[in-house]
Amino acid sequence: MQREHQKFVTELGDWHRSHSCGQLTINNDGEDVCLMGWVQYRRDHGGLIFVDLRDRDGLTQIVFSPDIAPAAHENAHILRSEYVLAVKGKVRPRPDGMINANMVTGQIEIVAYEWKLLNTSKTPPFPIEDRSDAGENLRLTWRYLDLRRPRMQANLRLRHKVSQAARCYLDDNGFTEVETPVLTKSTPEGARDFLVPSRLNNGEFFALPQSPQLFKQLLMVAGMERYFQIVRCFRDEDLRADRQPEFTQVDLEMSFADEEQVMGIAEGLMARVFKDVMGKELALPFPRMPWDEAMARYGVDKPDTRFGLELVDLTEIVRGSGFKLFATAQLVKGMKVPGGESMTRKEIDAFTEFVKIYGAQGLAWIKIKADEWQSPIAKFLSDEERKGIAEALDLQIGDIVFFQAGEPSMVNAALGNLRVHLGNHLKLIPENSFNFLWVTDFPLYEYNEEDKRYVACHHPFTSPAPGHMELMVTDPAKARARAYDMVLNGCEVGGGSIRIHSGEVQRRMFEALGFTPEQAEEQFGFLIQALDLGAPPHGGLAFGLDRLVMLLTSSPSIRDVIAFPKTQKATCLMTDAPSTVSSRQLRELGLRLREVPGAEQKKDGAAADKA
RNA sequence: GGAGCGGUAGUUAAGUCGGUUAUAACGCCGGCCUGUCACGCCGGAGGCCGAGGGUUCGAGUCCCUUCCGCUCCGCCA
Repeated sequence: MQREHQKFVTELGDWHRSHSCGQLTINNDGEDVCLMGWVQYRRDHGGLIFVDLRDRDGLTQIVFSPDIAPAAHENAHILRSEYVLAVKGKVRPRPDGMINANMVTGQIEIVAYEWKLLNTSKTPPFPIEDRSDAGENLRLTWRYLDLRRPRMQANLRLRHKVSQAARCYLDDNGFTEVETPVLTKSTPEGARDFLVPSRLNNGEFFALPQSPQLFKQLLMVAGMERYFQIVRCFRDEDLRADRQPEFTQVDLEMSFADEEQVMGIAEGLMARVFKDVMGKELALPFPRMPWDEAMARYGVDKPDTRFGLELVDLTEIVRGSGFKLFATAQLVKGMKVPGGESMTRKEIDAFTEFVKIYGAQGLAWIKIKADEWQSPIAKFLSDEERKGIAEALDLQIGDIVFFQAGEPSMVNAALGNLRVHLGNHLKLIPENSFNFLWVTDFPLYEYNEEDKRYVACHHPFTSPAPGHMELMVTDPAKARARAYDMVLNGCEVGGGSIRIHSGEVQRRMFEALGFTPEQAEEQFGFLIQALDLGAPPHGGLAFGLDRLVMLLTSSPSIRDVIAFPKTQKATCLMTDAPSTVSSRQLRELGLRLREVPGAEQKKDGAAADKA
């Protein structure tokens, strides 16, 4: 059909758009206008034909009338969804009773006197409208059509505004935007690198940066004093709703600054973004919470402080309990849900399944009834223990308490995540609220079971807390870092630290991480050398732009705020990347594949070689 | 590496205990229609039930393998 209609397609010629499709109101009554856009809906009455024309700004109703402009009406019946149209006509008020209150432009319509078909369109694989619930595979395959939807356009435009606000704010505060290499050196710490083979240096590889960390520190050594960049970062790890292999950071670094100054700049930046983009005033400064307290009260290092349900440590209260699980556990915690006594067995079973994800064996619970504690475990608890638990949790009749006992990391993960799950399930989270929180005093290290060694909790360039230098070697688990995360609604949106600016300290850090001096020199020699050449004290922070915009747009995934995201398997359904390359390309790079793709079938077996 | 959910017409979904010609809505095509606005009315076309194998007289439905999408655990300095 659209092929037949091709013959109606004409050039733009000297037509110029006078207004957008979201712009015209009753105030433009009588004006001659020219609109251009896509056909959203057509309503062909045989006589009158209505077309809702869409551009990035909105919808405007066009009327093709055989009485007023027969020439314009003659062929208008060919118009179909997503045809590209230019219309010249006159703005007029809609007749009495025909006003559409749901449309910004609903008081008026354009009577078409002349129009040009600029292009036809095949029937799109899914309708271009916000209420369309096309599957994600379709949306990603036809991404440019998905991006035509107003919702996605609004997301990208809001993202742009956030970037813009950040740029202006940082510029106002004396930061210089500096670009850093995308082809850089692979470093062993942290996430997996994306590697790029070097044609001019066969057998050697660049890595795409996991972040510009080292370069921004070197810019401080270079005397830039205040640097920022809105920069792509790459990490070859498994994806999540809030994790893509390439993502964007608003990255900044400051010389001669301590935590207070970095956090102050970061708060100011957020305030500017919220004011410019959301029209909201943020209360500064943001509340702060040491990491220990966050773990104790919320079980996670990024607490969602929009609702209660805090965790309470009961370990000591049940230390000598007849309930062996509690008595012997390294950590026992409880979480009270006020009014939760009405929960059904089915609900509780679902919560039990939920916590098993985090390694919990089960989920103990007690319903506080008027006359008894109803619970599978109540009979194991002494009166004294009951009293202690009741006091610690301030129990009231009608509550339910969930318990978790065992390995501290499991207990915290299970209850901490159950807390968030319950917050959603019980609708305890107020809509349109933005709760910022700084989490401070992070551990310097965490123990990595796989490698049997301590690894940097933040990154290996993070300065230990004052007085914790000795602990780096003597008791690494106790050492604290000068690191801070900015948490928004339970989501980590930013993180940073005061860096090590002494070559000597940096050498000790690598030593503590198990590097030999030779390894440290080989991997990070250029950094250590720079620190030895007059590096100023410095620190900084990076925001996850995608996550921030995801929260500001209430999107369920960062894919909805990235123009061309990857699938969970890190592929692009639109371009079919990644894909194989020619043997010639490989040869130039000095590479040979150990396994030849295509030997096993890539998709559906349709084109697969049966050999 | 692991757990879970999903894949049926262009789209979104229904499809019972394995049993006739696989439904519906929207979209699409044709016709009618001068005030609709997700127009309406009449008619029509449209299916590799993700793919491969198995069980069975018979498979969209049961079993196995596999591919794809999503959520999560591990992983993500």
